[in-house]
Amino acid sequence: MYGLIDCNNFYVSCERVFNPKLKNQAVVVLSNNDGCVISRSTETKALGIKMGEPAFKIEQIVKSHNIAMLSSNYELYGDMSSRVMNTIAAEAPAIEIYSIDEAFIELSNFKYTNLLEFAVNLRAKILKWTGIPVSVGIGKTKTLAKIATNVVKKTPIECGAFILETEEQTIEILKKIKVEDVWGIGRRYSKKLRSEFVFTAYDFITMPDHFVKKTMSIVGLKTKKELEGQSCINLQEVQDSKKTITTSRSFAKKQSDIKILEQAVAYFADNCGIKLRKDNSVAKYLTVYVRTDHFKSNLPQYSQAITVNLPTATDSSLTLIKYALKGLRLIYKTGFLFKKAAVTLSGIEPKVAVQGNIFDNSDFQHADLMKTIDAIREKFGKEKLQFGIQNTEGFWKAGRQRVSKAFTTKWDELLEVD
DNA sequence: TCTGGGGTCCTAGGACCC
DNA sequence: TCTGGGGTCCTAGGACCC
Repeated sequence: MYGLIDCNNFYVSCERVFNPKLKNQAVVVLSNNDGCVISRSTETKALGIKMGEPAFKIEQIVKSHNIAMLSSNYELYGDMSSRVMNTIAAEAPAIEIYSIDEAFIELSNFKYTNLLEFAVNLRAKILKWTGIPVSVGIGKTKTLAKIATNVVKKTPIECGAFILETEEQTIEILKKIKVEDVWGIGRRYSKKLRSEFVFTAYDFITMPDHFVKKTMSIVGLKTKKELEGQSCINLQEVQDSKKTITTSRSFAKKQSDIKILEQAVAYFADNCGIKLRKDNSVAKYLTVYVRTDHFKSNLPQYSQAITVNLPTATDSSLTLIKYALKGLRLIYKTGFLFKKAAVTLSGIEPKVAVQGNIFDNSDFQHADLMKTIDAIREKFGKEKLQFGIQNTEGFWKAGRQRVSKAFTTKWDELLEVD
C-alpha cells in the first residue's frame, strides 16, 4: 500500500501559522510579480476564485469580501516544507518527497497495523509539530493514493484520512471521480477522452488497453493499470540530480534596453550557478531565452532562444554569466518591448566527473572564489554581494508588495519595526 | 496598468551507422 | 523488372506534474 500526504492549501496554511488573524479570513497567495493566484484558502475557493487567475481580475471580489492577498514567500514555504517532510520521515520507513507540499510513503511494512489509525495519528502529529493541516490518502498504488486524497479534499471527512481498500469500494469511488481529476490525465487528454464518452475514472479503466496506449502512450496505460490496482510507478526515495536548472522571471515593466536585459540575464545565470553548486553539479550547455508580452497582441512580438556550448562543463557563475551575455547579444533585437527572460542550464553532470578542456582551464581557478561568494551570501544575504554587471536596484525585478516575513529563517527580520 | 516559475517523460521523424 | 534489414542518437513538440 502507498500513502500520500498532501498539505492543505499549503502556501496559505504556511501564512496562517504565523499570522493567526488570517485563520478565519479568506486568503490568497499570489505568484511572483503579484501576478496570479497560486494558493487559495477554502473560503476563497468557495467564492469561485480560480487557480491561476490574474490578480487584477479579482480586485473587486477581494475588496467586497475582505480577502487577504499576499505575495509568495518561498523562503518560508521551503522551510515549512522541510519541517513537514521531516515529521513524516520520522514515522514512515520509506518516503518520496514528491513536491513542496506532497510526499508519498510506502506502507508494506505496516501489514499488522491499523492503517487508518496510523494516518490519523500522523496527520495529528504534523498539525501539532508544524501547524500545517494535511490530507492523507492510502491505496494500492500511488495513483489510487492520489484518488484517496482527492476524496478527503472533496468530501467532508472529519479525520482527514481515507483508505481505498476493497475492489468494490474502489470501483464505487472511481465512478465518482472525473477523468480530468486523475493524476496523469491533464486537460488535453481529458478533452480527447470526453469525446470518446469517457467521463469518469471508472469509464477510463473500461477502455481497451490498446486504445489507451495508442492515444496516450505508455504513460496513459500505466495510469490505467495503477487505477486497476497494479502498481507501475515506484516510490522514488532518492531524488535524481536535476537534468535542467532554470531561472526565469517576468519583468515588472517591459524593457527594450539591452543593458537592462543584460542585468537580468546575468542575475539569472548567477542564480542558476548557485543552484548548480548546491547540487554539486556542472553544466555543459546554457540556453538564453527572451520574449515580448504575448498578452499584448497589438505590440510587435518576438521570442527567441539560443543554446551555447560551454567550453568546459562548469559551475562557475563568472563563466555562466559570460556565456549568457554572449547568447543574449546574439538574439537581442531592437524595436521590441521584452517582458520575460530566462536562463536554462542542461547537460548537467556530477562535478567529480568533469572532463577537462585541454585549451581552457580557467574554471578551476574560480572554485575558491565561488566557495567564498556562496559563503558570504549564505551569511549576509544573496543581495549583499553581486557581480558588477548585476544592478543592485534590479529595476526589471517584479514587485512583491504584500510579502510576509521570513519567520523561520531570518530572525533579524522579525525584530524590524513595521 | 496589471496575466508565475520550475520541472519530467515519451514519441516520431530525421540523420546516421553497418 | 528488380531496390534489405537492423540498429542508434538527437531533437522538437506535446503531454503531464506541482
